[in-house]
Amino acid sequence: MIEIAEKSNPYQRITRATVSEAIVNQIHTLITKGILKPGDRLPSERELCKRFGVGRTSVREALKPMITMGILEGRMGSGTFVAAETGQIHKSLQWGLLGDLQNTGDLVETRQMLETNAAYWAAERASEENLRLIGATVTGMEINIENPMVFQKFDADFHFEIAQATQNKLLFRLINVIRGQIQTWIGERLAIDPDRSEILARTSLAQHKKIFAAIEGRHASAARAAMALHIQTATQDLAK
Amino acid sequence: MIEIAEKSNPYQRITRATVSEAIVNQIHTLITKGILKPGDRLPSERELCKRFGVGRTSVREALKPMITMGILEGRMGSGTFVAAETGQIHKSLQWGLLGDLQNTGDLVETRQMLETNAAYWAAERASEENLRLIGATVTGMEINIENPMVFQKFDADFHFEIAQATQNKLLFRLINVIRGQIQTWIGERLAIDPDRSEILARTSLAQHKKIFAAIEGRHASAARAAMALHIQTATQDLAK
DNA sequence: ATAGGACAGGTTGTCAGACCAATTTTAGAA
DNA sequence: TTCTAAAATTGGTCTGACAACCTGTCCTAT
Repeated sequence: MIEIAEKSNPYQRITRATVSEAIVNQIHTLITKGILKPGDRLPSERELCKRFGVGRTSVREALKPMITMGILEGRMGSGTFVAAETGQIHKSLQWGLLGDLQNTGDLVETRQMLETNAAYWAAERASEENLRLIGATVTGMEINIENPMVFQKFDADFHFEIAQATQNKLLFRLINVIRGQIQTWIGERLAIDPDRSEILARTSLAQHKKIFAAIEGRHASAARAAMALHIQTATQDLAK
Repeated sequence: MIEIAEKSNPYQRITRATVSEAIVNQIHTLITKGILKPGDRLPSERELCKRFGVGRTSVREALKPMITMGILEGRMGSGTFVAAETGQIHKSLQWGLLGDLQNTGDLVETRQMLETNAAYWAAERASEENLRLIGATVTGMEINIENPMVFQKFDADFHFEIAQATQNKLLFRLINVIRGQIQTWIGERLAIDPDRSEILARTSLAQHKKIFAAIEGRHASAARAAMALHIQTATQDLAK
């Protein structure tokens, strides 16, 4: 709809790049090119003022957005640092996706699609190391089957490792963001009825084993089917 | 991996909410609650200072991130406005997803998955209005088959309307973001060989018709298959 | 010798005031 | 009434100042 409007009015509002935007670009480039690595400390604001030849306001207005988006991390009294990659995606995507979006149905549905296909690609492309890590989480679940908290932790890791095994960074990020958003919901449901959680854990474990076996055996379609079944039953159980 | 580190070190960094963050929360809440609607103009910065009882710096450092994320839109000399919903998602997601990510393969692959499933759900859930809009884009393509620019525009709208017909806001957003990212790449490829583009357009149109027919007939699986085929051939043709 | 505290220097967070640049509004002239 | 130019308004930037906070150093007491 917007695009149609653009067609009838192809004239874009002209805006000269502001000073702060220019600074954002520079810093962002430094990060993507690897000159600034996660954990690195940026020069102090005053120092940046001198180097860029601008006022402190502009420097701060450049850093501030990158901080709220999770690209940088401001620590009062100590400096500004490049954030770990994990947090980066999470925050900025939360703003964009979670934003409003109170409909958990959309979340669950989308997650199901993403993870299902992730299992497929993981079966096709997982490295030996990937398989080992996935297997470790299954073992972890088996050992801690009577400890819901730890079990859930390995459960999360299981899906995490599968997403990584797809070798698709974008898919990996999407899954983690959405899963993170769903996690709180899962926690609430589990807390309601801790007795049932062990029963759920047993069926869950069996399904996880099936998925892992399919991935390990490189049976992509089987992995996809197993994952689809797993997520479907899991969400149904929780919904009750 | 990070999460394991957290388990062995459960101490979280403690950070008091800053003034600007508090302001961000308030404004963001006003927007999600619909008190501030897209296009609305915020009080001037000086006015906000008085109302919040804070300095202008804090107000600006609250507005600035929301502007760069596309939630607000600052127009010099006239005021700060709530941005149209379209732009919101795009910008903040671009920061999170596009961020680094130079691998177009991941983009194409993920897009294929998203759009394929979108066709499935669109067939199941499209309203009469959705069907009408999708049909209109097909007609548009047919009429402008000899005009590559316009054809491509209707092509994009076709996928746009299908995404909307899924009634899944999250999926809709994801598709649009990724598609927008891919669009430039498509444009480049088309520009290389304009003669071939009409041939491609004919096969493309045929496939679009097939997809639309499947959706209109509520044949979800058929729609999914047709869309998968379409995207596969389309990307293959472009890759040449 | 080591643990703990006081201190100094540096850093981010916030405030206030001023000026610039773009836009809108208003008042005056035709 | 219409057009034009000045004035008021608003976001963008600069400067200087102070508060809150972190880090390392040195110093003291145990």
